[in-house]
Amino acid sequence: MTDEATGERRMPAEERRRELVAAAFRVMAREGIAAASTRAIVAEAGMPLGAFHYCFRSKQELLRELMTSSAREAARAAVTALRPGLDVLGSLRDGFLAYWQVIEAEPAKQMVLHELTQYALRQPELADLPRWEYESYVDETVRYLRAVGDNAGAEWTLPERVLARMVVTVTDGVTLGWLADRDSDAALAALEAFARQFASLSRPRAPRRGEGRARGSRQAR
Amino acid sequence: MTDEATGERRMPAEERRRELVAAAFRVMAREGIAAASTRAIVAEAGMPLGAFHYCFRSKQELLRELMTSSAREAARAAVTALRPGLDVLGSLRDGFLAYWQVIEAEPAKQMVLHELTQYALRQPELADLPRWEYESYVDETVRYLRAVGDNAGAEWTLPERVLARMVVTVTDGVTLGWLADRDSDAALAALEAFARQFASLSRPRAPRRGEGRARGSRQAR
DNA sequence: CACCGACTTGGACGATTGACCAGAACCCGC
DNA sequence: GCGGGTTCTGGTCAATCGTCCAAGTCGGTG
Repeated sequence: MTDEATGERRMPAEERRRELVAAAFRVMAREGIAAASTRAIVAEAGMPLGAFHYCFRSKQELLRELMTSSAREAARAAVTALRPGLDVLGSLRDGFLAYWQVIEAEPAKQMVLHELTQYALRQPELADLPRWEYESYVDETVRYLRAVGDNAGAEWTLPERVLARMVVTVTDGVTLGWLADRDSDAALAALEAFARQFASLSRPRAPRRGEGRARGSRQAR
Repeated sequence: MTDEATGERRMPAEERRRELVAAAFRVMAREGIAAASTRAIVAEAGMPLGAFHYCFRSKQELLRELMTSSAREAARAAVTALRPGLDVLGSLRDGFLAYWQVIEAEPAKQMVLHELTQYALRQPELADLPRWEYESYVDETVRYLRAVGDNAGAEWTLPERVLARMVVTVTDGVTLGWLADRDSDAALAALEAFARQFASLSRPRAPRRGEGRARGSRQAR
């Protein structure tokens, strides 16, 4: 029904590629990765069957493009802006909550990301993607944690990368669990507890030379 | 090649069912859930094609049986025996390490469990299984945490079920991350850090009436 | 207007899939 | 040795899949 009947007849192959990728993602979100046949994808995009292999050498070529673009977008969508002056616990709470709202609002998108990762792990030609995807999540989290520390005048008592991986571990794990049982209360309770735990891995930043006492930051309980 | 050429000709349908389930799991572990066609499964089991629908009404019937049995076995395999007198941190370390060894030794099994869960989430007739599976993992973890507390004379500062869900969250998350990038050092570092974090959520058990001072337990750093 | 390269299109092919079935083979109690 | 019920078997079917292709359409340049 979403058959995107934009009467657009002629368009450059590059744009058609983007539309097919978007249509593929919609089909997968609605019916799962297994249902995303070339025919289902072109139907969703409102294109004739032939359009597919005019734009892509193979279905795997589309899959690869879909995975990179959707992972990139997921990493971007999951982070939120920091509220200035908030302490570590408050910022972590904000961050987890923002992440959580994204997940709960569109669980189908998360399912697709997991399905794509699983699929890629089984395909030798795509096996490099999950590693890159996971690394990009950790990178993004490192940036976020650094910002949280700066924002609160605090520093972390564990190496940033170890901590970031732990945070990604928690978000992945909470998501997976919620997808299984849809228990939002339990998921939120876990996130709150983890936020406290992670906050306990920070301490007030050691004063640098030539710098006065650090300004205190608003404190959350 | 594992075609299980036990010359066994005639056998009761019930036993054949079990063998088909086992064969299906092997195929999935080796080549992924998508490759587990009825033909591939019977070939792995060394049976003729007709045997499949003689034992199972449909492929989904096998999938359901496969999922329940493998989840049951996974829950059993992941827990280890407690070393008596060990403190909370030590026991948690033991537990995580034992879990980790299972994962690292047979990643393919873990991948199949994830793929099965994903698949079930997409099939209305199987959608109840992930909830049950997850609950059984949490149950098992509750039992383990209780034993850890008893063993160390400690109690938890969070409701057992919340804590258990957090532990499952961590193990799931660590597994997922490691399947993506196969970085064993990072996974172990994260597990160690989480063990310390969880240990900090316990405290010496409050003395009950009519009981002397709690005996100290050997302490791990 | 003619021409060429880029774009469009639906049909067709060979492979694979889950499911079904008719009948052969077998075991056991009589 | 004679039924009768269980077990066994390979062929077959319709559906669906990814891919390819030949012929058609269009826009812009010389």
